[in-house]
Amino acid sequence: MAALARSRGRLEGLSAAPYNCGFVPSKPGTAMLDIQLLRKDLPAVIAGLARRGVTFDEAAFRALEDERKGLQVRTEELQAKRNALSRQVGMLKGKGEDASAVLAEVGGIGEELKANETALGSVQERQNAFLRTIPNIPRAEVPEGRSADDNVEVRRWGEPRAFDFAPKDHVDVGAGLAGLDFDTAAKLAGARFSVLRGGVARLHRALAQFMLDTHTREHGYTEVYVPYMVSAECADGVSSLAKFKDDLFKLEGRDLYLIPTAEYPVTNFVRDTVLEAKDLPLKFVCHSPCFRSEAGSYGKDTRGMIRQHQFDKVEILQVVSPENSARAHEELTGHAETILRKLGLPFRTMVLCTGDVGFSSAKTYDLEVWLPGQDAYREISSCSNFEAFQARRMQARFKGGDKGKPEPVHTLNGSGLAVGRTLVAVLENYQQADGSVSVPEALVPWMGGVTRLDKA
RNA sequence: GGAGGGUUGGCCGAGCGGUUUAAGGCACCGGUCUUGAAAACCGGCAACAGUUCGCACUGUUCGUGAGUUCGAAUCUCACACCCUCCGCCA
Repeated sequence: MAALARSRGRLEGLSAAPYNCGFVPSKPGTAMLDIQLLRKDLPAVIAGLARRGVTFDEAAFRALEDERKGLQVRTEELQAKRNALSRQVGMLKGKGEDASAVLAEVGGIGEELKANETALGSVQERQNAFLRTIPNIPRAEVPEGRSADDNVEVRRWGEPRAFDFAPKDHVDVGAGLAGLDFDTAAKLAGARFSVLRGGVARLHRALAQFMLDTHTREHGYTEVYVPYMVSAECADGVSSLAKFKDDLFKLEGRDLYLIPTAEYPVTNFVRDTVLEAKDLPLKFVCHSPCFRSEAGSYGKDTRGMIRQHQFDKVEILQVVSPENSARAHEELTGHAETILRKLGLPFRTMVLCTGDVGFSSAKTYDLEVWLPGQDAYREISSCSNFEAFQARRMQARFKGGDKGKPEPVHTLNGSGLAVGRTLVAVLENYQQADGSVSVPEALVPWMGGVTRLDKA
């Protein structure tokens, strides 16, 4: 197939990107880009995809279109003829007259009709397979680039703290508190799991609740609790299962998958739904565990809890009308940033370039938090605007807008934030020379007044 | 695990081989009336796809997939999901 999405060769632990095309089309084979746009303004699509480094095989598409058009017109002609004659049979029989002449005529259609229907089905299947490999078109303002190296920093907040001692990484800090225990986790489940104890476990819980409360009380999101397993229908987009099934944990003997992010269940809330314009925007926040097999990441981030098979995340999601999605994207990103600001964790906001933005996304901001133990900014949130791409596949629409007809909604989501990595960031940024860790001021109420975790 | 009932347009709901081109209601839109609104009355109103500059015409869709038939929401088979009762159970 000529049109191929580039895979992202980058840090995946928190990125929603590989999973963002995980939605199942209600009708298998539904194209993800607007087929009307492809038919009416193909040059614009080709130019947009070229910015991603994706080559659209125009000749192949046109050949499929021509074949489809001929077959479809002929098939529908035959169907119309059959329907008319069959109706005639009904009328004649109703009047008690002889219908054998009409029956003979309609009988002759059958074979050609069947052949045409089969051929049409075949070409439509091939066309859909072709279209499913085509990623979303980046928004015009997304900077061009080939890889993560070309992502652009749009803002930075906070100053990395100047330590008057050598800062440890979270593994050593956690061990000092007797709060992070990877040996026991390994005994229970193997590598890439963690056991938290005492104050560290409480800190982890406090972070999640602090995030939930901030998003519900201050940012207007509705808290939701959802299944942590979803059906293959939800998890298995025709293209995404083929591409991403190795990243998911599947239950043996059942068509259920452990969710890699709450985006899976929550965005599917609106699948096959026609919403009213007045009900938009929908804003949901969901705290859930996330399960990822991390296949293909052998050797990466093996130390500590940066990259785990199981981690908690507070996800924020919005379903909006198309004219509002760009503004909503800025807001949602700001909501995630607010958590880092309140916690006093230095971060920078990156806009992903055209070569790095995920398959389904039209624009993505990554938030990267400062980790003293790594002397680097590391991804802690990814906030994406999918525009109509997911909605079209999910048949998520609204009516009552300008057009009078139902049209696809726009969907957005972002981590607000990844709880495990936030715990890492707090442990590393708030560590003290004596091995204790002070609790960020904003978090103290959720810690029951505790201001410091002492060395064990 | 066992038994039974169900799945129809945005929602509710009738229809069980051919005047269904899916009744009726709700919601929604427009109009009459009214100082304005409500009520009442009149009219409109499924989605998706194709051909077309457009008017319009055609096709597909009644949980999903196969089948029977000239013709299927309606008949047959398989599957999925929901509900009720029994059993088991945190």
